Amino acid sequence: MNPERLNRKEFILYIAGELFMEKGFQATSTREIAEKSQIKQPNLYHHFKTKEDIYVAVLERLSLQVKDGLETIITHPHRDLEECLIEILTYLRNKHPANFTMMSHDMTFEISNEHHAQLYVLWRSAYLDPLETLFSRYLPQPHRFTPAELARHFYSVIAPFIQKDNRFNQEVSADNIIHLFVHGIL
Amino acid sequence: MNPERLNRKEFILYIAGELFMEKGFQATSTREIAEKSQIKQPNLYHHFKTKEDIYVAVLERLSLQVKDGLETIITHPHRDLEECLIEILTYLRNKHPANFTMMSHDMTFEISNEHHAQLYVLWRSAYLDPLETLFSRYLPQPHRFTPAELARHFYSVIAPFIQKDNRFNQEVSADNIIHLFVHGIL
DNA sequence: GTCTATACCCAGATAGAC
DNA sequence: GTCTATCTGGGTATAGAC
Repeated sequence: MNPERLNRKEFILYIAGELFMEKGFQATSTREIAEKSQIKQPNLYHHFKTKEDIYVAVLERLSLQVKDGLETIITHPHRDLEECLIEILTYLRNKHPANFTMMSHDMTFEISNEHHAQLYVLWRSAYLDPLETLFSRYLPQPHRFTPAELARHFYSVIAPFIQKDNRFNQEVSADNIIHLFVHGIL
Repeated sequence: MNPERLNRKEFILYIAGELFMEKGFQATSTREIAEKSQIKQPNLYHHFKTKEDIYVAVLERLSLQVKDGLETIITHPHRDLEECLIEILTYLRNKHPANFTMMSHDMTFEISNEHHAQLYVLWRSAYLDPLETLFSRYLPQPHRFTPAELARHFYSVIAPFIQKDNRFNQEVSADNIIHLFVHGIL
């Protein structure tokens, strides 16, 4: 538990996070994580039990940041729901390290069942809960959909616009995207 | 080119299609495709040059079916846009073999660049073009979004409701999903 | 066209010295 | 805590007989 070890471990997590978010879980090898962290590959296994454990630790860090970011936004006063959603989307586009679709694919398909529950708790508390709170506050009850359903729908809609490499969608303005979400296509 | 060979090849494609759509490209091994096709693994390479070639051939078949299905639907007369979209969604939920999100992840991240252009042509003609036609027909011009953007957006919205294993979204009715798409969350 | 045998590669993980 | 050396296992693909 000495600070030396914490720093090294933190550094590995930082590097691994960049790689996982950019290339996905499978395509990121422990050798590459090690190399970029300036250690030898077997040394990773002194700090983490498995590659999946590294991934989970990365998402733990990321979740804390996102949870904090979103909660700060929804705590601030806004004119209306739409304005608040625009701010959330802008925050995620700027600060979120990568590729929503990649991340959720990895969490769903590349990670073993043993870690699913754990990852789901992170995802829920950082991404879903803040949006649910927001929808409960602004939307009338009863509503055709639950706040939870709307929160998931929100991420379906914005996900393509957060992929860094998506040549089609990147230039669409946050205002337009949120308009689509709130008012539909008409 | 004798019929014997065509049949065997068709059978392999059918099996491979089921596996690729259920488990994804990476998680499907050539060994498993071969085993389920009741041949030995190296024999696949008599019929196809690489594993990716099998995948592309599978998507070619699938695209033809989907293109046909969607074009039939949009050719029939409908009361309005919403009714037509409900029919499209219902068709895809019933007939589409799997997991939209998996499929688009694989096409984007698991397939080499050499095949991307080819896959994109398939995707465009089978999935996007029919929707674009529909939107151009029903929506006023000019519009906040192009028909092409709306077509892509449509698949973002419906994708989670086509995943067979998604315990949250599966029970939501097609009417409600399309309502969300057309009118937004209010 | 199908087989057996196997090459080849790259991954994650472990053993054990220092 | 970090290293070198290595194990183990899986994957795609090829060679060559039948």
